[in-house]
Amino acid sequence: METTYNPQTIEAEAQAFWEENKSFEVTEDPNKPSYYCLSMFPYPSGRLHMGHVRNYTIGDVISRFQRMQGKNVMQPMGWDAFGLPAENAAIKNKAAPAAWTYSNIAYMKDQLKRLGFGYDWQREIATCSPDYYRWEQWFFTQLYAKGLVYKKMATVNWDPVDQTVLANEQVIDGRGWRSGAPVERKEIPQWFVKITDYAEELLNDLDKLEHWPEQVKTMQRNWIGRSQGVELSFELRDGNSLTVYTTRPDTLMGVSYVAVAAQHPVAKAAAEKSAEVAAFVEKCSQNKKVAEADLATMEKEGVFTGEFAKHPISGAEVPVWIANFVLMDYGSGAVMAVPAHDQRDFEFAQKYQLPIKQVIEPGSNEACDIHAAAYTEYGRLINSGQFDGLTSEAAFDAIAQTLEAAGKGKVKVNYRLRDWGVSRQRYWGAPIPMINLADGSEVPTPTEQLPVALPEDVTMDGVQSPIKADPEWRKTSYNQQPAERETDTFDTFMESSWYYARYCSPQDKTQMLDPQKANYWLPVNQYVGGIEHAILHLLYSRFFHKLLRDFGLVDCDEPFERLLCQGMVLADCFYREDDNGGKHWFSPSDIIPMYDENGQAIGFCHKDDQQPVIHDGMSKMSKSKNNGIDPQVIIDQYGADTVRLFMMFTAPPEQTLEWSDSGVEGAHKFLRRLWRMATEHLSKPSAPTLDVSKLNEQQKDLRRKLHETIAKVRDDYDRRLTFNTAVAALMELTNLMAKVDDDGEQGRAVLHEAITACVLMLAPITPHFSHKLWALLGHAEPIVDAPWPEVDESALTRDSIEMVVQVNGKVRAKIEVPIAADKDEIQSMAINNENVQRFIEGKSITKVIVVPNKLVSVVVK
RNA sequence: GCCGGAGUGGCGAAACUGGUAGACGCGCGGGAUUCAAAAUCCCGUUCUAGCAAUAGAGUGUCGGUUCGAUUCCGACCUCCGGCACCA
Repeated sequence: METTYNPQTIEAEAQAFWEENKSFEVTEDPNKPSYYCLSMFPYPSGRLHMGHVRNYTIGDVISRFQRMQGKNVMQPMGWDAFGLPAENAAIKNKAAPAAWTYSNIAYMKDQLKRLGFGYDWQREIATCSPDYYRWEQWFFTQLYAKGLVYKKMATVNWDPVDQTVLANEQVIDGRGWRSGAPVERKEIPQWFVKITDYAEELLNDLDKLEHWPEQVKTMQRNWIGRSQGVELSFELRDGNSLTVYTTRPDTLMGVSYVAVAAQHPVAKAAAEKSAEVAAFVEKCSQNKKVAEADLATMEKEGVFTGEFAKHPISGAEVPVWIANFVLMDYGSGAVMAVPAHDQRDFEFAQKYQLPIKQVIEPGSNEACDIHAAAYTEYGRLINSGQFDGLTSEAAFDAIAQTLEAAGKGKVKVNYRLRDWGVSRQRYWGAPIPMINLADGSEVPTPTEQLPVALPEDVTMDGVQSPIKADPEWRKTSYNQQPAERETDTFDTFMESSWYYARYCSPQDKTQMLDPQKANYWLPVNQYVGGIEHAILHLLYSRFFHKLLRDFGLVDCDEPFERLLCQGMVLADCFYREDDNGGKHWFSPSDIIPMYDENGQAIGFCHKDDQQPVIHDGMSKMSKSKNNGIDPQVIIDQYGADTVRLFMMFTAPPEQTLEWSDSGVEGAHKFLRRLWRMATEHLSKPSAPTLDVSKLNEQQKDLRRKLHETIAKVRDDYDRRLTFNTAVAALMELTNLMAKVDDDGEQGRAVLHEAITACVLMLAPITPHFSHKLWALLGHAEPIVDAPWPEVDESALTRDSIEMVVQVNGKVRAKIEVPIAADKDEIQSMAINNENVQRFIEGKSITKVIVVPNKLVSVVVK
């Protein structure tokens, strides 16, 4: 019998077994409940990182556990293969993005196999394959036909030197990352999908998602941002009018100016009359990022247009300003400003000496100094003429009615959510299937011409997309007339918004989805991925799913029934300062801790020169801090099971996980210990059938612990998804197993039962380890086909229970209470306890609270 | 700036519905085994006082509700995720 645990051998053996027996290939089986477990597919960046390992281990643990519960489990894997990094790598390596991507996929697929994940590789998808994106293109043409997509001008980051559009990520301190030129805002025509048509449903259906984390639902609700307000217009002197939307019509009588975006027609007209205004408009278009965070934190600036707008109720004229914080893409591009009751308007008014008129006063006696800060709460109206005395709520309706009657406004529901811009001016993406005609109009690419294939054998010059640079590729015809293909590609969120559905019929050559198969598997029962996707990816997928449903391709309303967002993987960062004050970062694998004479850690040094380095805490594994730990190195050293166990044990899945070498060592030690325990047990004479009546107290205790553990671990895997506490429970059980008297036959029988159950319960986390021990324990069927162990209720009984006694909220004693004792008996046992007496002596008992099976709380005075 | 989280021993964490704060693991200390080491096993380990029994303090900070608060409420501090073209 092999008594040392040798992960390299048993892992290769188990993986070969699964491959040969196609252990994870599944088909629709109407006789079994389906279970679709999905982990977010990776971008094929080159190598797996620890974040992937964590994500996929969680998904694999859930999949394997559900299979043990008798479910028909599908767990697919694929590649989110389009995107910016491939283009950057292509420029750097002078290779085609496609070739780079495919070689990364091959490498990473091998890594996934070496981690033992139970994927059905028959269903593998790469989004850069024409077999995949042709359906996305087809679907886009269908959306076009239904009026769900449209073209409009939208702002991008423009690099004036490279003559190219930059992603937000490529803009560093307002400059293009390659050229270093100040980035400009530029308006170009782009395609949009009408996600706002579904805003109400996307919002309401969040309530159906019972098994989604509350925080993710809250973030999505706020992102959609439904508000009820009033849309109203201010008339200009030239007869045109400015439309604004406000959620606070109750403050309307306090408007002291109106602000418009720099791109607004009113701003443009004013710029023609005034050099000062023109200069400001020009300034707004330069040196600007489009990210909302930058707009929100920048210095608020503005200029007076010289134009005035007529207040819709009072008729008074208020000045029209151009402000850099008003967005043209958002709403009407104009806002009304009430400095007394909006903090941003207040600051702007102070800066430019605009009037501040209070029209709301606090309902109570609350102090309110309108010249120190805006009062933004609801209250009672003042200085508002006919509306004086109304509450904010009543004034909302009264003012809305007045406006409506005058034809100057109406109540309107508004959403913060904006339509989804899907055009990208990049090469490595799915071409948008539109044809631009000579007359400036466009038509969708006819279905029989799909896919519009992206050429893969290209060279990247770092400036222009190869398909934009190639006049031949653009050339096409429509109705025998020469025409040009659209050269923009789709946002990669398009591909990741429906891949989960394509996994159900990945090779279908005739349709986007096979509705029968899709409806067997969908919705995804469990989706696992990073919290960073809480809004965009998950919202777009939910939207896409509703589109698929409305085209009759799927039946359900939501794509993901249950969601788990795992935390990031962090590692220590170490550096030394060089002569120029720059930081040189060292890989944690080259650093060793230093200890003082008492063994207390006092710092760290580099293993080569033994000189100290500075520890900069822990942060997300990244290239810039050189603190990535390569999973491959750890797998080679300890085996996949150890890495998987470490990841599951060290932190609950939603929390950040801090990498620790000694933690990995600890996980490995546990497996070695259990392996030795099992193999030593197997080297002894085989155990007889268990006879519960012959067990001693210690053996009964072990059985009780075992069956409690089976119930607890099942609950942890299933309901709670807290794998760390499941492992802790198994460790506790193992500690007790090590102590049990197994000299006699019944001792060996109890231990045999415990070892068998332990191997089963660990199987989702350490599948190779369990696969091998299961076979050694004498089972002919592989452990992947074994069911979850049953709880023996009779093993759970006990005679007495420990209860805590508190006096005035402090624990004063612990008492052993017979299981049959009633409330009065428990109470008198508690009060008569010697230590409890010390604290109640000479005082009177005012109250006694008995919480069954837990505690007795005595209150004295 | 806005939206959403998190903060508990020397460290990772546990405490699931308001009921024993620190399970489990790491580290550390002591011991056993060994010619020696590695590996392994046993005991101890929140802080303070005490030989001990036990007592006092303690879950980012300040305050509140409660017989009882890591858990609920209010204010604040620090760190992290997202902010629509990174994926």
